[in-house]
Amino acid sequence: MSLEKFYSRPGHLIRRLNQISMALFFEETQALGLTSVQYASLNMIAEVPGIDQVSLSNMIAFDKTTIVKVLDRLVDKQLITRSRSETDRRINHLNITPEGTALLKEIHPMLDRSDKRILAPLSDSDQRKFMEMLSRLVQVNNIYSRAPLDTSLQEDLMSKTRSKTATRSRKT
Amino acid sequence: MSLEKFYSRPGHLIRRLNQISMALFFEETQALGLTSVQYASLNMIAEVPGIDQVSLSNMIAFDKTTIVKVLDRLVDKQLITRSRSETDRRINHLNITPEGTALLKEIHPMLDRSDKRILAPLSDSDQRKFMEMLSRLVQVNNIYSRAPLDTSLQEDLMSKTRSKTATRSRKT
DNA sequence: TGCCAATCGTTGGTATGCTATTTATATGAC
DNA sequence: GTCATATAAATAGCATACCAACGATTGGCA
Repeated sequence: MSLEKFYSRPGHLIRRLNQISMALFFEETQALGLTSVQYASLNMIAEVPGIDQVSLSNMIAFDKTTIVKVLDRLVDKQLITRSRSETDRRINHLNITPEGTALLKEIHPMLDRSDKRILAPLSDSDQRKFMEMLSRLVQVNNIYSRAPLDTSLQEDLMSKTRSKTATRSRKT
Repeated sequence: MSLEKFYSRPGHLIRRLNQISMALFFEETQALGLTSVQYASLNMIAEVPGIDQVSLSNMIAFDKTTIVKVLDRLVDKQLITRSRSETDRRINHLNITPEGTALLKEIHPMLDRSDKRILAPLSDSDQRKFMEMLSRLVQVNNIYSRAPLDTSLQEDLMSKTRSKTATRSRKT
């Protein structure tokens, strides 16, 4: 019967799991008043000090226009600074403030709890299996996403964290 | 290294998979001009003719306030009708139009293709395993969601499709 | 029966997420 | 050196998503 069909479609279940994941994020971190996009941005800016907005959105797989207002709010909250580059006046350099660093330190154990809770219904070995399959689905399907993660940037930084501002361009 | 930690968190991967799932939905169905929420609503209204807005949002696990504008658009597109109940003046009865029914018929094979594509990176047996684990995570964690799916409504309708307007209330 | 708590739909507010376009700046081919 | 091309950021517009609060209405029960 079609109701069962609807409830068992991947799209529906994936949306629900994301909804649950967001709810757990907010439940665990509510004291800090950050949204999950704000966290992702803040975390990446901490990893790559001085990163520009386009690179940032490629690294965390968000649309660059979405990021603009997110960064406005992080600046308002004094968690990051945004400053025009001297050498290339098109670019904003993003940097984390001491308050931002402190907040990151606080939020990580909360996320560990949230991660644990969402996977708790599965056995340990199933948790591993699920995460492997999830990673594979995301990696292989990455190109279909409208804001795909830029793996060249990702790998650049994973291998050598100290590249000033990795500027590899994606696109087919 | 923390970049790897970030990319391997369940929250990040689940968000990415949802992002990909939405992109595939739009790619496959773009000719029809429906969003995924609009589809979910339309489909449920077809399943339960005369359903009210709160029951609808419980059945598809969306916040009731999100649904208001979604329904406005479906009415604008002449895919559904919204009419005040005679017996209880607080309630809007939602019904699908012939155009809505025709559109649903068209969209289902597109969704089948989209479902196939997103799971394609896994072997057949892994696809089954993944869907099982995904269902389990969603079912057990349902209560954490901010707009939880009302399983009493769900079961009422799954067992006996012909209940007029199931009005069971959720809440712990 | 009268009233009060609960319910339904809506509105206002905040924050994403995406497409398309605009503005400012930089760069490469000539 | 000039100009077409490319790129970074911002803006406009549309469509979710969620919470809190409100007005109209209803049903339960003292």
